[in-house]
Amino acid sequence: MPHITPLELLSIGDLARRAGVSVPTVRYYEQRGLIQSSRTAGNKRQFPRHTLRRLAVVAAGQRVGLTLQSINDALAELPADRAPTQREWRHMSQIWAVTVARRIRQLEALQSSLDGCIGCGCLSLGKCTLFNPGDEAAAEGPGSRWLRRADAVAFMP
Amino acid sequence: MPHITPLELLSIGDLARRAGVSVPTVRYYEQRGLIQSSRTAGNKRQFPRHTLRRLAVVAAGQRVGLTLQSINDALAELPADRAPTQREWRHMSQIWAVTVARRIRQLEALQSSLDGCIGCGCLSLGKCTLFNPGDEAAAEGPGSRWLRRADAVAFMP
DNA sequence: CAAGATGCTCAAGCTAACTTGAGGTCAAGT
DNA sequence: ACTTGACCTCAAGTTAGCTTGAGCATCTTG
Repeated sequence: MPHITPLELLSIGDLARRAGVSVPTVRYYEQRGLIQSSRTAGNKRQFPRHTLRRLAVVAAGQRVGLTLQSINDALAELPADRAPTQREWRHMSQIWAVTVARRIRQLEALQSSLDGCIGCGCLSLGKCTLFNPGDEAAAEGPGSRWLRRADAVAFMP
Repeated sequence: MPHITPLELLSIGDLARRAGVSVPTVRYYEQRGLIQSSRTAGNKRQFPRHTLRRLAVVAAGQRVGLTLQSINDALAELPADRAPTQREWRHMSQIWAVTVARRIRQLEALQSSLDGCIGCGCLSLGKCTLFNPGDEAAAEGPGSRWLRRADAVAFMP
């Protein structure tokens, strides 16, 4: 079904299918600047094959918990028109790894709070670490607390 | 500043301040059914002191990455009018701990993918585990992939 | 007793990340 | 020629989790 064009260009439908996202999502990502396309004579989008990698990076970033904005910032450091060099790629992976590591530490702290609470029956407030994380600043913007936190952490190690 | 009433009732302002959320947020949570209040003669909300714990649980749930809906489900198992027993509390903590543990495992898998990619220079797609998580189903609903996933996982261990 | 702080309700707005719909175009097959 | 399936654009709708604003009531304090 996916046409193999001589120039390695993919239609939006094929790209979406192979990347596991919907067609409107692909258009949305393009509009957001995450990916780019050329057009056929008939005004249809054509995507270079390595767009698949960019979309995979987007999906990975989302699994990390990053916003599209942050992912875009990361992708901006990768070339839009060719495959990244190993050096470029390593740079990005390392930053993301740091973000993931940080998030894991947060969750581990939360988990030991929960474990502590299970055993201690500390229902009194005031002693319980779950109830007094200490690192939770009061005033932040709108949206999910979790996402805000994950986002704030990204790309500023 | 926080008035100590004989009946241990808090005004919305005091509650918000002590819980570290905004006043409209408290009203929003009440509207969502996460907390409850009585009213004074002058129609002002009065919250029992243990509402602080419920709000702390909400904050903890958000750090886990749960939606208010899921948190609400969890809170529904705790009594609205009194402090939870140790048994009730343990039940909830254990379920949440499972959720957190699962999420940590997911992030660890992602991290080892990233680590692998850093070293291997596998920019080819097709071999890289980062690009082929395998556990990432294609079609889901709207919203953040991450949140959807975290939510789907909650309370169905 | 007047003023400022605090609270109330209801409605509308906001961001993220998409989806859905309306109305029109293009290219291939019969 | 004509239909069908894949595309196109643009606008509006959706969900979550709040925030902001308007207009009015109620307290506490000097």
